[in-house]
Amino acid sequence: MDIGKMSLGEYIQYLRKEKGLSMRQVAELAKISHTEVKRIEGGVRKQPSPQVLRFLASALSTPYEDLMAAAGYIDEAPTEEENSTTAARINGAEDLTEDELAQVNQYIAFIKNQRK
Amino acid sequence: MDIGKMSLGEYIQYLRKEKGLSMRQVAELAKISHTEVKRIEGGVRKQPSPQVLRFLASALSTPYEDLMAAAGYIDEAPTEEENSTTAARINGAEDLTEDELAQVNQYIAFIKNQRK
DNA sequence: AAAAAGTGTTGCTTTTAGGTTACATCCATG
DNA sequence: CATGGATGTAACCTAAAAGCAACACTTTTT
Repeated sequence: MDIGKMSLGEYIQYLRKEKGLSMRQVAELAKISHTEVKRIEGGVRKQPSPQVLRFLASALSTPYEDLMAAAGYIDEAPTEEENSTTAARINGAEDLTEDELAQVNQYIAFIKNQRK
Repeated sequence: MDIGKMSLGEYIQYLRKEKGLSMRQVAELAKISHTEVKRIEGGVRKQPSPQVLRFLASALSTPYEDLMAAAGYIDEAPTEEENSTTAARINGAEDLTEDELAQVNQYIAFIKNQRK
C-alpha cells in the first residue's frame, strides 16, 4: 500500500479503517458531518476547505500538511527552489527609488497583459 | 509597517500598492475577478480558496506559503530571510522571456535618463 | 424474535466563494 | 467643456461546500 499516490479520499479512508473507526465516529471527532466524510472519501467533495482538513487531521491524528498535500493545496516536498535566479537578470535596479520601482513593476505588469 | 501581524486583506493591499497596481490589474494577472480582489482586501471574503491564493501569489510575486499563512491555513512560513533587498522588490519577472526582459532593462535605463 | 443501536447512503436546504454586470467618481485627452 | 477611460464599489446570480434529516441494511441486545 504505497500511500504516495493515493487520492485524498482513499487516504482518508485508509487512515480511518486503519484505526477501525466508522465515518460517523471520525465525523464526531472532527466535528464535521458524517456525510461530509463520505463525500470526501468517495471523491464527491473535490476541494474540502483547509479548515475541514485541519479537523480531519486532528481526528485521525495525521499531519495536517499531509492532507493538504493530498488535496493538492501544497507541494509535498518543501522544494526550496526560489526565484533568486531571475532577479539577477534585471540590470541596474539597485538604486531605484520607490516611485521608480513602482513604475518598473507596473511596466512588467503591462508587458504581461500585452502578451496574448 | 510590521508585516507580521497584518490580516490577509491588509497584506494583499500592501503588496498591491507597493507595486502601484490597481485592483483590476492584479485581477487580470491573477485571472480572477476584480471584485474578488476587493472582497479579499476588505475582509469580506473570509476564506479564499488556496487556488485563488496561488494565483494571487503568482500575480503579486510573493511566496504562496506567505499568503496561506496570512489566511491562517498553515502555520507561519519558515521566514527564510526578510527579503527587503532592492533586487527582490522587482516583482513578476520570473516568467519573462528574454525579449521581455530586455524591454524591462531598457525601460529601467530610460527611467534613469529621465532623472536629471 | 423483536426492538435498539450502528453503519453507509441519498435527497433537501443553507451557506459561502466567486463571477458578471451596472453604477459613481476621478482624471486625462479631444 | 465634455467625453472617454480607468478606478473602486455595490447589487444580483450561479456553483460548490457543508449540514440536516430520513432511508435501507446489518449487528447487537434483551
